Amino acid sequence: MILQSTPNLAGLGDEGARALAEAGTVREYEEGEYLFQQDEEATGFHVIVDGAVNVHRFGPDGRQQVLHVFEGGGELCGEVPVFEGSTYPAAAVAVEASRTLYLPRGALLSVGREHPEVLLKMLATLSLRLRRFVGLIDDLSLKDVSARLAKHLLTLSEEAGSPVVTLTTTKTVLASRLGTIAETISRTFRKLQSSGMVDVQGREITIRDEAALEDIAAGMKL
Amino acid sequence: MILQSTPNLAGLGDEGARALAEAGTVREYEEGEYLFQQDEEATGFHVIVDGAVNVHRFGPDGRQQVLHVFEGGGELCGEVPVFEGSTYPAAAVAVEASRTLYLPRGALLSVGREHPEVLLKMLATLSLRLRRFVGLIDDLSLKDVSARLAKHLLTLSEEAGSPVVTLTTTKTVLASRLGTIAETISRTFRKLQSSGMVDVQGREITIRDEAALEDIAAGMKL
DNA sequence: ATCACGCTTTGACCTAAGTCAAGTTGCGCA
DNA sequence: TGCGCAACTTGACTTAGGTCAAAGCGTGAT
Repeated sequence: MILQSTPNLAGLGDEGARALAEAGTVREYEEGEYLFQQDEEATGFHVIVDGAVNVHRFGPDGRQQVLHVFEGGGELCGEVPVFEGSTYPAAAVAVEASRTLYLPRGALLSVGREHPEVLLKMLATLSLRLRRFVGLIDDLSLKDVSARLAKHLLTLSEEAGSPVVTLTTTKTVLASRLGTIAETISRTFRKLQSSGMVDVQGREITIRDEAALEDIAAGMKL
Repeated sequence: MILQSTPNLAGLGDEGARALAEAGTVREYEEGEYLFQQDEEATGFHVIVDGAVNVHRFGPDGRQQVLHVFEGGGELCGEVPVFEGSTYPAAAVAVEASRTLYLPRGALLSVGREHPEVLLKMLATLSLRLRRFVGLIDDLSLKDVSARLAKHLLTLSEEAGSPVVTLTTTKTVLASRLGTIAETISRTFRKLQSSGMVDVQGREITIRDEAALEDIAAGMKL
């Protein structure tokens, strides 16, 4: 059952899960289709079943800053207006064909009252998100692009458990995520490569000098 | 009673409030004293009773980015590790003599299970904080300093209900908050002043052309 | 095969904003 | 009353990184 497999909503009893599932509706999105736009009125939120969703904001000049990338199922998306305010703080777009379970606000609130552990799970989810945002704010205002890129590569490598990582997105999206643009990412990769820390072959990156990369991530000048 | 006066914890029944109050301890801080440091292990969180607290992160070069400024009582501080992880994501310092009620993690969790509405209040608080962070991220990565300053002034003016606002912090702290440094703030004020949008007399700012300031805040070039 | 379109790279250039250094102002306190 | 420190201002300089333009590269569709 879908809900049981999501770390954020698992653990509620059968009747709670059933109540939620009955209240929700499955929605399908094709690549490039928006789940919602920023500042749009919200009546509920999405649990991503499968696919991939990218949450971002647009600046006045059309540049965008990616806030989250949700890949694979189980993630929550658009939950802020369930608890506070009425509009989505950002826009969400499917970056590949995706399905979600859309749950109206009321369903979650009533289940939450019966099953406080669901609320605790949501609190943990939002807390983790705050922690990530603190990291992003810190990076954007205090670190340069090479530090952000180095950190990102180290994170990917740690997740993969291997010094060889394959980018799952285009470099343009990676740039947005790191708060910069494709050209700068390209140049930064070249600098890291020419100082021998990494080897770049298309979207496959090999980390050659992890220690040096950690120094860069910590703010050392390249 | 302190807890009842905090918007985030009000509404729990008498017995819940008493349980929390008994579990908590009042702490006093003098100006400049830290409530906690970033990455420090957390055993609970603070409800600010009075005073003012500034939450920030340090970059590798010693510059800092302010994440929140809590003035007056009722705000929660350091609640993320109650629900997720075990360390504080940022540091918090008293910017004037302050008192807080320190609540251990367990107290809130057990009261939360009995009174789900407390958890809903906390969810609203965290959601609001996420919304603010989205705004900050958006500003830092997509807007220039004049847009951030203009927006900040408009916000202050709206809060004050008057076109004349008085800065409550030093311009150095204001700079940190906007993700920049004092010199840049100084120059930006001068540009706004010389184009007649505001009048700056020390810490007293008079907004002379609100519409123009809104254009700047929206990204129009100065 | 090849066309076209989106991704990426590269170079030349420009601009916002940070650094450094030298004042200036203003306020608390002896 | 004036000392001294912190906040603030101003100017000259530097630099990271964004913009613009052009040229490769790859891949799927015709």
